[in-house]
Amino acid sequence: MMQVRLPDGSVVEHPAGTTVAEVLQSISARLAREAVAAKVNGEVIDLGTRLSGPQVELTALTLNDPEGLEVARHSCAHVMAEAVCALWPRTKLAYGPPVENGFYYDIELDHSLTPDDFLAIEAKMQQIAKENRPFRRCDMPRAAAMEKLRTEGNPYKIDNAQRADGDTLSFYVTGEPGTGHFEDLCRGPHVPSTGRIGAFKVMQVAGAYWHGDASKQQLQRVYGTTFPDKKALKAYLDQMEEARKRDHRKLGQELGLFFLDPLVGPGLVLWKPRGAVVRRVLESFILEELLKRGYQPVYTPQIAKLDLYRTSGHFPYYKDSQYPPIFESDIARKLNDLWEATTARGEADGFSRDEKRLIDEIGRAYPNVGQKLCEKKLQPGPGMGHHNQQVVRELLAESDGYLLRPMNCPHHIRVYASEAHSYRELPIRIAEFGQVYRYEQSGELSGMTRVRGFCQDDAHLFCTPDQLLDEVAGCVDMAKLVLHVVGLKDYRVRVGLRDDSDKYIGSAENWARAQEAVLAAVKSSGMNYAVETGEAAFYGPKIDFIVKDCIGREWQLGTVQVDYNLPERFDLKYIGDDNREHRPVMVHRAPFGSLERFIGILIEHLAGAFPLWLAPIQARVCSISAKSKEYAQWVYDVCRAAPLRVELDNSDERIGSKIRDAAMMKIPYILVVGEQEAADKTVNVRTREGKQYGNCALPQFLAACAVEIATRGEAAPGEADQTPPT
RNA sequence: GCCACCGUAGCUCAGUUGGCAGAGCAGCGGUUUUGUAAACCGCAGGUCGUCGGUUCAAAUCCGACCGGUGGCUCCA
Repeated sequence: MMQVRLPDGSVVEHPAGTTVAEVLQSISARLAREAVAAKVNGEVIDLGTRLSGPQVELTALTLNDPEGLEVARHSCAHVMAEAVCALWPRTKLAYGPPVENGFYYDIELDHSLTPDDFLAIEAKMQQIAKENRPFRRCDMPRAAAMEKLRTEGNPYKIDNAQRADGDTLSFYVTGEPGTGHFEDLCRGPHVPSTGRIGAFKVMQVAGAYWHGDASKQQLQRVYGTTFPDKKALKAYLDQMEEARKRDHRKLGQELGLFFLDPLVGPGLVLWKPRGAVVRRVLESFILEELLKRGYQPVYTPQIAKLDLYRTSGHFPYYKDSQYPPIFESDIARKLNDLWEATTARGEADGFSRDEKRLIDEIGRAYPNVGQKLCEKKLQPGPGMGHHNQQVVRELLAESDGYLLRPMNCPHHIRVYASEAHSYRELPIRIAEFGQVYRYEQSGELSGMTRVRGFCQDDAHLFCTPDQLLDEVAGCVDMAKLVLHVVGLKDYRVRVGLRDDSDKYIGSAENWARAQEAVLAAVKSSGMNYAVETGEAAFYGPKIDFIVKDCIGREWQLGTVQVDYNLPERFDLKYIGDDNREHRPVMVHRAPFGSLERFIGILIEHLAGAFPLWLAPIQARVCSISAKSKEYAQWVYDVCRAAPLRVELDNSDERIGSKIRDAAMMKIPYILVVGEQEAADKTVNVRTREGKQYGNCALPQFLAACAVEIATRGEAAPGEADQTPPT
């Protein structure tokens, strides 16, 4: 006999080979009816699985268990696939897993699915669900299964099978095997029958590359979701709709914070006066922190000679995501092309076709430059790459192109290098709200969260290897501080290390040291973090702070990066206590990341209702009638001089309308003033949420605001509560 | 960059099978003088994203481009 231990600790006995469903039936008919799968010894399995072993731990899973729902979503993906195949028999199925909040199925189909098709798909799915056919698992020896798949000729399934582990492959038939019912290669597990997949909906369709590889064929990814019942599905859809109301693009428009103008260019943010206030206040806040922590603000240009980025390695490696360089002359452009061609060849033997063509073109159009190329001995031979690049760079120095800066670090490095440094000065922390430009792919642009021009609250720290850990820890601390101050609590920390791809610069030793430092710092910070390889910057590993937007997409905000490589590329030095030259280590860090992205996320987090210290307009004075206009004007003047960011509504509208307008603009305090307030020199305070504080002498209101602003709302959150008893 | 969808007044959106371009809000002018989330009347406002094509006739059908949205890929 086999002992089956249940979650409540009780044990039931059954002969080995009893199915999960039979065990559940013996315990409770209701449990057997509601279960969609089970967890046995920690593994989620079908209800039809036969149990074995002297002892098993068994937990039934229903649609209300997250793991049960995940099984149902996976099964729902099968049902959707069957529906699509029934409607478009040419469909080739690729891959259909459950994901957070639903599932998808990648398919190859010459007909592009549109939202109009969703109804037909759902109708077919309903029919399949109604038929309530069983999901039957069929295990086959690998060889036979592969043979079967080859006969069927679906390359994606063959590929999936080749990637699967084990000697047997499993198929799931929804219905009876051999009767033409839908069948799919799948590891399972699944719900017992197609009637058990809950309340579902086909959500959207999108392109997706096979294996996520942009060079491979693009498939159609059909997204769907399912919930335990219609009510839960509706609740989810309502919640999604509610979340979209917080979208920073929508609120940015409604609250007049910022806009993007096609005439200016995609991904280029224009901050309107109200959005500019939020940014300016946040900048002031961070600037104050920087000064407290010994940072030295600088100003540097937003453009620089291309050669600066040849040295740093940004160019041409990230050429595709930079605005094209600006060349003052044709010869500069041609020489740069030649440099790129030479760089592309590397140390290989023989001029490439591009090199030959360019040398020829330059020789013909600019004989004197061509002659110089000869004199300085541009070489076709192997191992001459570096020499050739230097030859071209020397000639380019006379008339180089300019690049809109994609990063601030090269400029800050030049600031550091502009004078000699002693170890006594270190660490040197150079800070700047640095505007950068990156030519992001058009499909990536998104409101303020992914843009082509943005401002980083950037700084570069130059320190000795001994100081590195403390400096990194200090940066991590500051990144945590900014999130705390604005109340962004829901974030995760990612440690990005390198993988073995060739996109990274610098030596293995440098990388090892840098990664060690990053890991040590993050460990000592006591934060939860996830290490992800392949997520490092090209010059070094990093610690990123990541948050989600209103529709669940993740965005990197703050970042701290350790860099041994750029100091080497720029040959940075300091004089040590041994009177010899040493190489400093760099830390790149930006606690906000970019002001654009940070504020975009912040708008969503706050649903546009900024706390008093950040609110673009902190109060609006609303007069009740023409009789109180003059007093309202006086209140407004006093508030503005306080200073408070205040507006005056002296229109002829009714007070209800004025309050509605102010509340919809999410102005924290609405000061209602009528004849009564004018008589006793008070303001009647109410909040955008509708809370009424009653009458209050104006100086008292202003004093309360000053406290709330100075403490950034932490002293008495949202309460200007100094309302005197009246 | 790729796939799909969308683009009508400052904003949010209607616009049937191709047949004179509409509403609400905002704006402007009046009337109203108001007590805590929308007073009333009137006026004005649009090359229907752009360019090309089909047609007697295009906001509507077709194509290209521009811009936006969702996803994929990318993200120093």
